[in-house]
Amino acid sequence: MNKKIEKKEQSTVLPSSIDKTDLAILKLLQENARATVKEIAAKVHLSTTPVHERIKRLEQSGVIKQYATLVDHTKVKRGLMVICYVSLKEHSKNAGMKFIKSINELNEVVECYNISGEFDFMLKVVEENMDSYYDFHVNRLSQIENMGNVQSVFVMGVIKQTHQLVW
Amino acid sequence: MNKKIEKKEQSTVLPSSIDKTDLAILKLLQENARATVKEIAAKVHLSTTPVHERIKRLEQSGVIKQYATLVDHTKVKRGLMVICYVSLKEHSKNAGMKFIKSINELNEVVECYNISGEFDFMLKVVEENMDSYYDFHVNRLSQIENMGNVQSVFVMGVIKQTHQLVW
DNA sequence: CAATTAATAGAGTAATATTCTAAATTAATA
DNA sequence: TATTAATTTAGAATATTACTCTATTAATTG
Repeated sequence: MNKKIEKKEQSTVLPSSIDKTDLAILKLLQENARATVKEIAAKVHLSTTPVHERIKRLEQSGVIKQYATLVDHTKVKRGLMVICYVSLKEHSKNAGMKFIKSINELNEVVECYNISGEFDFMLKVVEENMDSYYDFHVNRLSQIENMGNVQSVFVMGVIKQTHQLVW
Repeated sequence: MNKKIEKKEQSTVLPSSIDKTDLAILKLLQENARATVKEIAAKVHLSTTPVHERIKRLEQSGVIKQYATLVDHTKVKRGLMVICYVSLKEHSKNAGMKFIKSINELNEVVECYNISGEFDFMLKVVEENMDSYYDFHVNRLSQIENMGNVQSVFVMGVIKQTHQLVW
């Protein structure tokens, strides 16, 4: 009586609700958020209705987080990218919350992660040039309450930059 | 006779072709690549025609690089993010090119930058969990020809993640 | 101040998204 | 294995949007 419960085929390794067709749709949408349902339907060999429904389901279930437009950094004066490591002086929950709030108010900080290792956070900062970065560093980042050490690593070249989580 | 050449109003600090209206449109599109021309037009107080034309111009001039769909990492089994520092053994142009080629073949590596400092490159790697990351590290990343030191920094939490270059 | 250029509004057409109904496929049950 | 139920899909119909064209307005220049 040790019969295994048979999962319905679908994709052997993926979260119940996301099947291979969904992944194929996601793959296409990742590359082009403005692909038409018609185009996608043709590529996944379905009619528009099921594709339309699947996309709506992916939106509502939160698999699709956002349809974003990606802008050329240099063409909007954000050609300088800096990776910034920071440690806090005090690590209480409250102090951390305050820091997070401050970071979210800085538009130049496009990413911020809590990390393992010597520093507490890693930031990705975009600026126009060294002058504006210096200004940001000295007059805004370092002015944040509870800020400890700050270490900057400059990005000299972009080798790869994608948002493909599904392939 | 020292009269300054009067730039036509527009925006005082931005590349000739991008004016404030363009920026307002970009701002909206950044947040939602699927916003309709009608919606955008209403928000920037114009009719659909000029908005449509401006968007097309932004696409063709390369200011808009891509309409991307952003997917929830955890929902597609990419819940682990690792920042990875690597140095090469040999730094000749040819060795560098080969390395870049290898990196581009690794789907798990979603970003790669040439950086200043002790290491040569910084990678952002997305994996399902520690097991799969270990496999990636040992069997794929470290197997790349000319690979020197590799140092992993684990992302314990996402504080901020945006693609807003215009605000 | 006239002439030229660029940008915009509004209307019309083409294409797409969305909805609805019915058919077909798949799964579950007796 | 037949039968029922549930799910998925296709195809048609409608609503919405994108895109194009023409005329008007505003701005710029000599």
